[in-house]
Amino acid sequence: MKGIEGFSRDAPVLLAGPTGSGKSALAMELAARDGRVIVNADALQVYDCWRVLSARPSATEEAALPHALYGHVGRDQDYSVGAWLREVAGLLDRRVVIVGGTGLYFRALTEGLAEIPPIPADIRAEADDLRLSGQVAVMRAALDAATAAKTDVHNPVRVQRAYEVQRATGQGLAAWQASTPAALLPICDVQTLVLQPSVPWLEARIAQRFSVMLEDGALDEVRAALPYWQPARPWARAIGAPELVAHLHGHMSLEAAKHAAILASRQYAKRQRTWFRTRMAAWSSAIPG
RNA sequence: GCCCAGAUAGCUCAGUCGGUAGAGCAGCGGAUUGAAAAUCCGCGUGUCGCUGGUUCGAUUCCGGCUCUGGGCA
Repeated sequence: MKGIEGFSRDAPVLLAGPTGSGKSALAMELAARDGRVIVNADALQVYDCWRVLSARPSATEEAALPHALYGHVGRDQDYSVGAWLREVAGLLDRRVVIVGGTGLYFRALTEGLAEIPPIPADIRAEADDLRLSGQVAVMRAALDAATAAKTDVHNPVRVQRAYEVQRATGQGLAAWQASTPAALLPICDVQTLVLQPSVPWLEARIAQRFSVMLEDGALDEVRAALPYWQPARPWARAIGAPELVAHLHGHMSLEAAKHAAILASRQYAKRQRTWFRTRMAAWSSAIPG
């Protein structure tokens, strides 16, 4: 594929693309060529329970080339952009190709992330209660003016985050963000590539890929997770998981679950497209297919 | 063949006591500094099945036709 030939061997490569765009294959090509470690930048591929469903590299692929941050997080472990960024920081003494589809992760890497302490479990639980009982307004009222001004007050989870930071640290989220440290990998120091396939090409790949996932045992993977199923946990948000769980519970035919999962993937790809188009305008791009 | 019920946005449907119509989903655009494969915001012209009639005016009322369900033979 065009786009990587001109890359120097030493500078880090950041490779983004929507789900199903073929970025993993390209990353392997680059890793083999330059002796790079393939570093995951995908929020769902970190979970150990989803190899098939999150389209993680196969065990064979992981054995053939060095991979990092894939499937290393347990179901019950807390994980976040911050945790990811700290892990990436420890890998930059080597040549890397950082590949994934999570725009927020790349943003944190190239623009920096505020250093906010973790939220204690009791505060998180209290905030969860407020949100789930429809008392978002209570949390909103607790924010300082600067934070309130830059928070999307219609978005319950954004309000909850700002509230948790205020409660846990006694300082507003806006103030924390204003003192964001320098980025780990500013865009001027790295080589970037974002894959921007045509919509019809990508949608055909997404549909085909889910069929392949089913052939590769996606249903068994979900069945194995059934005893631990908690729909609100981050790992349970893997596209296809809720749909296949509904099928295993007898609420949905396999065909219907498949259609629902493919639809959810298409909608996710659209959100990624919006992020890449507007937030990665400075990246170089390539059209696969 | 007869009777009944439907036919309205890509889909499922609501509605107009006659003044050319609106929800959900899909789709499109956008936001997104620690749950981000998450979460949130914005965007609705469509021969109201076809065709006659009544009317100043019909998607709405009346007749016929077509199609789709269901029932009776």
